[in-house]
Formats: sequence, C-alpha cells, structure tokens
Amino acid sequence: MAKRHKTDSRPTIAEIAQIAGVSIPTVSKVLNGRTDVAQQTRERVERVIEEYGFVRNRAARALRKGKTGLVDLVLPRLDDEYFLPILEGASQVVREAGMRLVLTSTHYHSEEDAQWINDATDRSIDGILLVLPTEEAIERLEQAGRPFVLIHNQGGLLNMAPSVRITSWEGGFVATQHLLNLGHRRIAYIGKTSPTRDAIERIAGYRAALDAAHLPIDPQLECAGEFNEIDGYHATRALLQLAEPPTAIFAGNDHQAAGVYRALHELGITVPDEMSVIGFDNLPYTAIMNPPLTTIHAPRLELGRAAAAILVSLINEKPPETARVVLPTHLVERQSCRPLAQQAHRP
Amino acid sequence: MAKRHKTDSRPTIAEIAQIAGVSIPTVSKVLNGRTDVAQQTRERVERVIEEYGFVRNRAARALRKGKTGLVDLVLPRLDDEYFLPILEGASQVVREAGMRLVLTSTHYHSEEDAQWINDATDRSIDGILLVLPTEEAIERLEQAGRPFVLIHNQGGLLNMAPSVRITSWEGGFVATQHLLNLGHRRIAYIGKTSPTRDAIERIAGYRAALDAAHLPIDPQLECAGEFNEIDGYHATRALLQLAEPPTAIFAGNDHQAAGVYRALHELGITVPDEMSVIGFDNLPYTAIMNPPLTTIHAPRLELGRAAAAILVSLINEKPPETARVVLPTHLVERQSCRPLAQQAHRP
DNA sequence: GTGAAAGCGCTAACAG
DNA sequence: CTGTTAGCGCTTTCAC
Repeated sequence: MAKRHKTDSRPTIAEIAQIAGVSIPTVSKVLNGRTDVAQQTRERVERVIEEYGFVRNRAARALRKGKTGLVDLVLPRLDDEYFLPILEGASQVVREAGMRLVLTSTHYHSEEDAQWINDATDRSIDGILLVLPTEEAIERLEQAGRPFVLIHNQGGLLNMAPSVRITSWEGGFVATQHLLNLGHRRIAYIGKTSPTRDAIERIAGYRAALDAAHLPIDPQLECAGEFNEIDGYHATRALLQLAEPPTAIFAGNDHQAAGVYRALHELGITVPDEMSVIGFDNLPYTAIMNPPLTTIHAPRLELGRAAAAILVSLINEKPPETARVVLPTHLVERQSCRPLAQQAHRP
Repeated sequence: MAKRHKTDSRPTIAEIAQIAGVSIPTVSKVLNGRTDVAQQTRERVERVIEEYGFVRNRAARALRKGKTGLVDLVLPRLDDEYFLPILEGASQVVREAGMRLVLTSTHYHSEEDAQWINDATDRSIDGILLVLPTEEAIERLEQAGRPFVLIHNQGGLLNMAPSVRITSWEGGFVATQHLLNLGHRRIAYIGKTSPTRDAIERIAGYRAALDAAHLPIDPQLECAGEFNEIDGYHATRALLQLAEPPTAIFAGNDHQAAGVYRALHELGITVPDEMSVIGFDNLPYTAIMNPPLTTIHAPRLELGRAAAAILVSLINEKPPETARVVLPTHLVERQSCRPLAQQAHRP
C-alpha cells in the first residue's frame, strides 16, 4: 500500500525526481516504460513512486501529448435498456485500450446546440462513438476532424464513414421466413413508419421473404409504429379489427412485441395457440415473457465492442482492418410461434 | 456557423489574440466572462472567436485550474437495467453543472487492482459517484482525498460519508403490509442471503410488518436468494414444496419476481388467482408482465440526480444542503395481488 | 483596461 | 544512460 506523504496534495513528478535524486525526464522515462534507463536507476525511481503513491497527472499529460485518453459515447437517450450492452461493449474495449468512456445523452435535443459537437472540437476527447446519428450530426462530425465511428448509422448508404451495423434486412427476412415455414400466410409487420434505416431494412426483409414465397404484400398488414410498446399495442388492436386478421405478427422490435402481447391478452387471444408473435433485438426480458418470445437476436455487446475497437485503431492511427462492419443477427426460437396447422382459428 | 480556418488544427487562444489584435490574457478574460474588459474589445474578440470557431482546450484549462470537469460514475456492472435511470439522473445533473460523466464498470473485479481508484488520485476527475460500494472501496476512497458520494451505500451505518439511499426498510414494510391488508397470513420473502444493506433492510421491514400484525416469523418462508431471476425461480419452487405453502410472495426485487412468475407458470399456478406476488424496484418491464406486477417503486432517477447534485456541491466547495439523503419508496399497485378471500386455495 | 511574465505537470529532442 | 532545455494552451498575478 502506498504510504501517504505529509502534504495533502499528491506528489508531482518533480518531487519524485528530487527524492530519488534523478532528473525529471528520468522519472518520466521510467513512467513510460522506456528502455533507456539503467536498471538500478529504474528500481530506485520505482521504489519512490510506489512509496509516495505517485500517479501521473492526466491533464498535464493530455496537454503535452494532445490526447486525453477519453472517448465520448453519444446516445440519443438513456432510458432504453437496448443501449446497455452497447455501452458495456464499448466500455470494455475502451478500457482495455487504457482509455475511458465519457457518456453523453442528447435526448434528441436540437443538434444545433449539441454540446458534444464542441467536445469533439475542444480536444477534450480523442474520438466519438455516435449511436443512431442523424444525417446532420454526421456532417458536423466530419467537419470536426476527429475520429469517430457510427453505431446504427441512419445516414444514407453513400456515407463512407466508419460504422458498425447489424443485418436488419436479413433479420427481417429470417423472422418472416420462420413464420412462413410454420405455414403462416397472413403475416403482419409492425414498424412501418419508423424512419430509421434499420426499420426500413426490416420491412424490406419482410417483403422479400413474402415475395420469395410468392405471397402478395397486403398493405393492411403493414402497420405503422415506432419502436415502442404502445405502438405495438395499437397496431395489434387495429390488426384484429381487420376482416381477415393475420395469424402471425412480426414486431419490428421487442418493445413492440410486448405491446402486441398486451393487446392480445386484453382480447383474450393466447400466444401461440391463436397467434404467433416474433420480435426483434432479443432484450433480456423477452426470455421471461409469457410465453417466452421468439425473436431475432441483435448482437448489441459486439456492436459496442466492434465500434470501440475501430475507434481505438483510428485514434492510434493504425488503420482498422475494416472500417465498416456489419454484424449478423440470428433467430432465437422460444415459444411464441406455432405451426399454423396447430393454431386455433379465430371466428 | 463557425468558419473553418485554413489550417487543419484548431486555433489556440494565442492565434485568436493575435488576429483580434489584443493580448492573450485579454482573450482569456473574455472567455471567462470577466468584467474588466472594454465593451468594444470584448466584442471584437468575440467576433474573432465566433468566426474561427475557437473552443478552449480543456486539457490546458484543467492543468492550470486543477479541475478537469469530469465526474466518474463507478458501477459494479453494466448489464442490469436497474442502473440505467441512475446513470441518466447523474448524467443530467452533471451536465447541467457543465461537467461530463465518465463511466466505469468494475465487474466486481478485485478491488485490489481497481483502476478507478487511481483515477481518483491522478486528478483526472473531480469527483466520484460510487454505486453499491464495498466497505473496502469506501476506505480507499476516503484516503484518496477527493470528493465522492455513495449510492446505495452498503457500508456500515456508522459511515458518515456523503450518500444517497432509498427507504428499503419502509419498502419492505409497506409491501408486506399491503399483503397483510389483503388478508394474507402466510407471506414468503425471497432475498434473505443477499449481503447488501438494502436486502437486509427489506427483510427487516418484512419482519416488522409481520410483527406489527402479531404474526409469527416462519423461517421456512424466508428464502435465500440473490437479486436475480433464477434465484426467484428456485425459491418459488422450494416454497411450493412446503407442507403449507404461502399464499403470497414478496420478492426482494423485480428480477426475482420474474423468476417467481416463471416458476408459478410452470406449476400451473395463476397470479393473482392462486398466488399474490409483489416485487421491488418497479423496473419498466414489470408494467408489461402478465399480470402487471405490483411492486415497490425505487426512485432511481432521483437517486442519480441527488447523488450528482451533492457531488457537484462538494466539488465546488459549496457545502451541500444535506450530505446524506434517503429517498422514499412507494407502493405501485398493479394486478398481481388479490385479497386472500378471493384467492383460490391450492390442495 | 490591458499586457508582460510566470508556471500548472508532463514529455520530446537533443546534447553530453 | 542522464540531464538540460523548451514548450503544450491556458489562467493568474501584477505592473503599467
């Protein structure tokens, strides 16, 4: 354990140097693990450092080196557990690289006075991880001239910025195909209106699967809805009003699926006996839903890790292996889907 | 919109000074809103700052002033949505104070090599928010001599460190009393073994409510269990093996309650027709459980806000109004509890 | 009101 | 191998 020195303030490199009877740069060299220090000198310095519990002042180092060791993670909001594993993954990798993660929540505030854009400029951070960025945010970031990586890039496809995404199209395709394989023909999709690219890809995947099965696309079965519980609920209520309701519902994400469950339960329709439901994301609570929800797994931890890894490479000016990665989704079968043949018919 | 200057690098205060035709300290004064600058000079400097999109270098300022504007939030882990509103609340207040939040997840790593304790020492942060700290962590933090605030202090009651907690005892009491008022007499509690102070208070509240109702404490009804789903599940399975099973279950937290639901569902026991269940925390998903879970609301956003507010005061050396706050919990009635009289009896 | 001078703690370049 | 010198960009006395 480090011994406390009499003064309240932490020792500086200068004091350590004086006590060890060497010059300041020598201490600095020891601190930075440089080889051009005599073994004996190194040991003496190390002993003093240990004894006085010396720790480098980061601000001074940052000023000198032009790097702060800080990475900013910018999220639209902090009240959705969807983001948690992304946070965790990014945090892990950033820490492994000896840096720290600064958290920013934009709350969808006007980009205009977005503080984080200044943070990108004032050299207080080395790089930025931007989750669900808008087109405008990306533009401003490009001008700031600091390394950044996009997570769930919502910008145009032409954008060549480093980014990490998931296979939303394939996810939508696979989810729909799963229902198709179970014999379902009238399959609804919820989440049509969401302007995010992931939402657009999901519905495109849904349509492609239908198309591959030579099934027509029924606009009545494509419901509006943002990625939240209440929209899943309303869409389901509407769906059940239809002359010919669907036998299966593909919810654009798990929150919506929870709303689907709630609406169905209110109407006395049981899952999967009378309705098959599939979600997207594989949030933890879907495993304990009743019945457990079949869903598409979105590799969120890996999303955070991959993005952070690219950013760290960028910061260290080692070109990353690939600056644009797409992580695969996969189907998680649980108990919310059933073959149409075994499913009871509604009047 | 700030115009870009020809050079790639951001302008420094020196360049701004030169362009505006004033000295460096004058620019600094303008930047810091000092009054001893002629109106005309100020405007000229401001114009140049605006035009060149100048932003202060934080590292330099931090070095000079000894403050970094960074607050470290240290969490045991990042994979439990319980922490999310705490994060959000802390983030809000920290940002309102013009500072930024650095995130650290200890993953319950040995305190020995805890990096965050160094961060506390190296002047790279101005203060620390410690969630669910161990006794040892607190001791080390006290030695580090930097402001800190504890959230969910698990340390001894004697500890006088600034802290924010919730009324776990009252929560336990109210939850139990609610069940008692409903006519239940055999009420189980899950979460006995958890060593955290909140767990201890909850069971104490449970016992006190029983005691107040002149009911004996049956050790068989006090189940072991950490605050997770699986332990709630196992405890429930065990409870149902009892010769005389409980008619109501008080789960130490919502994750456990989810496990209770799962076990009950497997056994074909319906909630609340055959078993009343109450949880603790009021996590978002409890509202969409089936049936929606009655639970004790833990004000987590406020926890984060309050802790951050105290820390900000401490950092600014304004003594906070109170350095030790306890936030009230309250009952959220939903549909998982029913009067014993209306509840079906199990064989 | 304004600016010259000093220095926060550290690292990099180079001379010895 | 070691130490001297020179700043990184900013804020702070303190003369003028």
